[in-house]
Amino acid sequence: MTIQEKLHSAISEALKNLGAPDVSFSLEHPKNLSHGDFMTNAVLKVFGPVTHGQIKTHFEKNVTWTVWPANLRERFNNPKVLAEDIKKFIEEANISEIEKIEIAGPGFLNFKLKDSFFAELNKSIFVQGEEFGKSHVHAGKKILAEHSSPNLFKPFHIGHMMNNAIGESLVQIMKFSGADVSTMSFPSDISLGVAKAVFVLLEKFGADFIPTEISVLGDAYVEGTKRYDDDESVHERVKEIADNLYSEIASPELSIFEKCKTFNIVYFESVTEKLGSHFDSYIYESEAGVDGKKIVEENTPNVFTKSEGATVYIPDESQKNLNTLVFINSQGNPTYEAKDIGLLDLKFSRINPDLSLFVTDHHQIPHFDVVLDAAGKINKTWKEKSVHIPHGRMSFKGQKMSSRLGGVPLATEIIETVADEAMEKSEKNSDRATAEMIAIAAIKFSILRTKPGQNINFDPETSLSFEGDSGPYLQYTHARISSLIEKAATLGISPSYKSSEPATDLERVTLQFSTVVENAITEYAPQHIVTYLLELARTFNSFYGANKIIDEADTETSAHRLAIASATQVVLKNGLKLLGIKAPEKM
RNA sequence: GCGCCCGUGGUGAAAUGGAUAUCAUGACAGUCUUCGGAACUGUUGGUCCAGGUUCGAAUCCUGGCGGGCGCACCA
Repeated sequence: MTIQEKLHSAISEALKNLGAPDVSFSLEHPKNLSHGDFMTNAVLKVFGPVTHGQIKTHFEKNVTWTVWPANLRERFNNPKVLAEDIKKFIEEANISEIEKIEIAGPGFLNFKLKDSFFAELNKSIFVQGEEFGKSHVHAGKKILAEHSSPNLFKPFHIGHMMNNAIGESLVQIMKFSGADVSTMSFPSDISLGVAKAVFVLLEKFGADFIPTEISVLGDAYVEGTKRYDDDESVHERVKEIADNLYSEIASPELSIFEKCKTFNIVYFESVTEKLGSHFDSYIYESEAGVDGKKIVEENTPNVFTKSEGATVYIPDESQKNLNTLVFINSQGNPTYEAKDIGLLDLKFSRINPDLSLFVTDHHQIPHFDVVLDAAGKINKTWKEKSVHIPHGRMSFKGQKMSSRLGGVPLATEIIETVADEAMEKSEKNSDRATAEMIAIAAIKFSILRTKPGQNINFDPETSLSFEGDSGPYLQYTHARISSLIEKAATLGISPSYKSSEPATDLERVTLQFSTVVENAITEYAPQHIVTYLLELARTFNSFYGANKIIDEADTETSAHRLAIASATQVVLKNGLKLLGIKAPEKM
């Protein structure tokens, strides 16, 4: 039983024994360490519904009042009295880890744990190592996570980078939930836009075109869009290309298309690998389109409706926030909506996850609200097990990014630019690989520190910092501890926790890691990990500043402090992994 | 018009309905004959407005004000 579970059940028992109404209460770490290691609002949760000797019962919207037994009135009318009673009850339960219980503020109960508990915690951090902080929230479940879905003719740009940072972090967080996690990407392979690009490539280079640079494809995409808009005479040919691609009819365009598709997947994997992602499988938009169209047709007219030659979904009138959307257009082609229905079907038939996460731009919220509403009518589990994680947009120096318009910073360019700065900053003459690792940390950090859904104005001059709250700061702290360990080793000092020492703030912070991980899991919230790691690093650096950790003159104290520092490093490393950020030994 | 999202120190962000709103940056003042200064310590300054619900509101509800976005065959 964990200490959390022990405290929680002790509080429950106390409430039950005192005759309190059944309420749900929180057990959390106080923001301020001086308040203790845990706090509960149980007293106030009871006091809330009990006022002036009466119990207020919220049933639906009617509030009913019941007279509380007279002999208990005093207890429940005064939070301090109730708090005293609960405190006494828990003290009598003699939970060995508790040092003291205090009543504070309007009626909070604060728990402080004994030093001996932290000696045990230190030991268990080393025993568990990479597993420390792991949760069981989704133990035994299968989770599918789809993110970083590229358009195969557009280079991986800063927007994809944002999607990837959030998606990859969620993948790592879900892996820490005890679930079996499978990753997937959903590349856009065929579309009218792609046909426009193929048109340009065919015209410029002919059927023998061999792709060697992603920029050539990206330029063709941009140029194709422009040509199509400016010159109506090419429309017919572009549509013919699109048809040949969709139907896989042997032609010069199909040959070019297939070469480009293969080239792009290799490119995509090289970029995402650099960013630390791996994809177990792909579902292409073209296959989802075929499948989705079939399903929509099978469910017309019971779910979908024919309207003006198209097949549309009309949501119930009560749901005013949902729009009517076209699923199959009047030419008989599946739209993005039908493709997403097909995607759902393929995901659940191939992987059959208990939970299916997908990460997209938040502009697609209205789209997915409708798609999931329709999907729920075809197959309830599709809707129930799907969770949409929307993220904001990144603007670059104030300008909104759209790769269709060109001039968009590419992921690789940004990494290079930031890595250059990291090289300059480095004192230890980092190699290029380390500089890139730091650059990626800085970029990912700036994305993950905010709630997904918020827009980020990305300006390398100001948003990318190597100091203060930043990815490199966390990495630096990790590397700093590595140096300490190395120094200790040369002096023959190995970590050894001295039980007689009072627990430090730093150790009290490491205790909080598992709670933070659980919150991050249940809320799909990488920013909780970021906030926590900053606090951990800051607390460590204060500790470092205030104490000489490795001191030849006092090997016993050194060994003790080394044990604390090493445990901190384990937590820091595990936390960084949850963000998809690497923890360097040197930088 | 209908609907969705957002509004926190000068700037960028955090905060399952909880205590004195957290952190960075900026500015100012310090620490160090460095265990890696990408560090540490201190000062400064903030919840858009008005009501409401609650023991308790940045958070929930109503109405304003301000910003972003979507509303049929693009993705």
